[in-house]
Amino acid sequence: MADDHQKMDMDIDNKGEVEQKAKPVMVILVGAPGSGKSTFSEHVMGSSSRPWTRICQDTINNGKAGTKPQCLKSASIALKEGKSLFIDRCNMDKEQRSDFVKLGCGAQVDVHAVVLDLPAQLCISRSVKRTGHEGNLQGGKAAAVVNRMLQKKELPKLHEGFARIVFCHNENDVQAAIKAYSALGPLDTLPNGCFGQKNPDAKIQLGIMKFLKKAEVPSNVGSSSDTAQDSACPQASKEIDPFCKRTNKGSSLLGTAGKEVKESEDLAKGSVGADVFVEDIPTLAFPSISTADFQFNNEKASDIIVEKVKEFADKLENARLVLVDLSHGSKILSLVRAKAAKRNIDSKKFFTFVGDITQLYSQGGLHCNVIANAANWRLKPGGGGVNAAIFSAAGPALETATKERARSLLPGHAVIVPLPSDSPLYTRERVSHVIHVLGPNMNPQRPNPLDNDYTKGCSILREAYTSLFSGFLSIVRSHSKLPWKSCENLVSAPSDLKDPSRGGPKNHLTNSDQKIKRDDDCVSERSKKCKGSHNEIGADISAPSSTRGKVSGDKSKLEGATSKSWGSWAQALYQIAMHPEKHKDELLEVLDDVVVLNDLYPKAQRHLLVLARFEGLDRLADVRQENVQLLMTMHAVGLKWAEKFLHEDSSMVFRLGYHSVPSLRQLHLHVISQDFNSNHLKNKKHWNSFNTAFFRDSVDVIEEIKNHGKATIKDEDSQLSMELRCHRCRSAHPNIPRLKSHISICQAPFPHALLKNGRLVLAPKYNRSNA
DNA sequence: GTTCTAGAAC
DNA sequence: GTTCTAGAAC
Repeated sequence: MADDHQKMDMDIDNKGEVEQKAKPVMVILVGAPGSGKSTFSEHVMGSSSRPWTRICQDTINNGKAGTKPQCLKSASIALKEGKSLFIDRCNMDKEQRSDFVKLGCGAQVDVHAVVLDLPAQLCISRSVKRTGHEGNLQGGKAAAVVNRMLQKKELPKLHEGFARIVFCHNENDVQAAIKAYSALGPLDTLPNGCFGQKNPDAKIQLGIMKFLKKAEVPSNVGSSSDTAQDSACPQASKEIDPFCKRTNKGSSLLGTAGKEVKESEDLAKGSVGADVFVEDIPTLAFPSISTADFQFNNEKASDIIVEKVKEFADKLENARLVLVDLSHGSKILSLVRAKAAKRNIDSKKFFTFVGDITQLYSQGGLHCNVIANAANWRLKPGGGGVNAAIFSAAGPALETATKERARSLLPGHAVIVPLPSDSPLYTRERVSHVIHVLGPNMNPQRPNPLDNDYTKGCSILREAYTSLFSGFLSIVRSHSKLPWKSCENLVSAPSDLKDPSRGGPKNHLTNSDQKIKRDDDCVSERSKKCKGSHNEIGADISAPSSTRGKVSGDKSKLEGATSKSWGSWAQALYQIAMHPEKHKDELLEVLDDVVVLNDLYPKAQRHLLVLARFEGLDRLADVRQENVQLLMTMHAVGLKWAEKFLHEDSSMVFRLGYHSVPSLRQLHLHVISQDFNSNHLKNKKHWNSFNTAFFRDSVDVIEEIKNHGKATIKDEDSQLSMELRCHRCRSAHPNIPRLKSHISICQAPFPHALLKNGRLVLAPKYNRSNA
């Protein structure tokens, strides 16, 4: 497997034969004496299948040290011969590198930098050994040389003209880079960008993805440029430049004060503090959803992947998506590759990669700050495939963090989990977030199979990718404009957003923006808050409105105008459903799928709520056919409690049902006694929400979902403002007090419609006498 | 969802 | 003057 990782599958978008031609690469090694530059090139050259030339200034003059012009001349000759090059000299500052970069750019080759940023002590001790055991004096000289070099150190940046920069800070990094370059066949290319840049505080580093001033970066780099994008001076690199740098603080044993001022000035252009470190390109690595264990058809899945990638490509700005599979022979990978090429998807925004999704950075040299997990509905480790691998690689930290976010997931939905800093995936692979996504299941051996219904399957798979990509975008966006200090809050705080439609201008950070970002952490919930859209059940509901593009742009505008978010006061039930353990005192019963509690403001003598414990099921409009089992469970549990109360008082009558448009988030079934004898029942809305068609009987909802896939939802404005009528004799009353005094004495039998189909729940003897 | 309260309805 | 509603704020 390790070998597989090394083969970079940048086989994106083949634009004809030009790309098939062997393309040399110039690797400018950057490092102090003793950092291992020569060893690096020797190792690669020893096992590479492409022709390499090493230009070493120490030996270029007939085995003796030569000059920079000599190196440039040799390099030029080698490039003309189609050789790939190692520029083996210290190249510690920009000026030293620039002529070589220029040479490479002129020759239309990819110019890479490999930075051997190893500890000064190590470089010094190697230098001393190399100069031949000449004692303290020589040792002292070597130390002085290394120290001087390190003082001059100016780390390379993409805007110098590098297509790719890899930083190595320890022997593992060096070995990984050697492997990557060794495996680079004549026709292969390595991903562009900055890799392995170090932060003095790892905890901070991985959480930050700074891509400031994104507004200035054209969202589609390729659209207006010529065809020279793959030259050694990629346009994208120039754009990324201001965001791919670091200060020198803490990067060597020696003070670099002068340097730091310069870097700070650079950083100031991006209006960010001088000690903020900047990561490379935000990247989402994702496995193909549902095609493995869930046996989703590869052809159909690849169509959907490409369709969704295409849809999101325009919104990605400087971020990118990578479809990952473990095997070179992957059917889905080759299908997607071919289809992506056909549809001219920008290879900078999307490509495929062969490797282990849990070791992309350490083994493949590909830094993906976000990885997607093909999760199971319980969000539990184990099973097999990607899910087992990711949970295993991430350690228990992921399981804990996931539990805090959600207990379960519905097909088509996704949930973002910020990875705790003690997870190996965070420290080793530099993954800051895992997005769990659940796709449709076509495998009859797994829970809730779709029985080969590909109409539904495709629709759910589309939703799954929409949820996934929207989630990734929300991470990128939330991390792109905020100081890193806010990021921790951003990813860990529970949803507490106000009205998304009040968000500030797109590129202007405001408080309300932050709240929206925060909410995006739970992708699957977002659009459920649009009260204006509750009849559109199967629609693309997961995309954050801010990221909806042309495909659904009109709809989003419509929704944007009428959408209403869940206020912070509306989150109580959601919090209980997600964290029942924190609300033990309030709960009557906790089961796997539901919890039961008393309504805090009961509108009758008995008034319970049966809460669904599913992420993404905010209200009745979210319920679909695959939730029938859940609805039946909720009904059964509600019924059990009603019967318990009937046992205590056989004169009671219960009704079980849902509000068409609930005020509180999280699907909840009301179990309410029909006396409506409560001081909390105070106004017309209270009454009508339980005594008009706004109240949807549980039995009817279940039938509708079974038969039509969705429940009827009655308009709240018309229903809740209806005249006040007695639920038994249907007499009208002018106001709530008068109505209440009437219902306290009305003994009329219940309307026939309510007595049918078990809508009312009565004690056996009452049932008989009224039937 | 509730609370608060201005002002309409009585 | 008191009761009740309905909209805003939370």
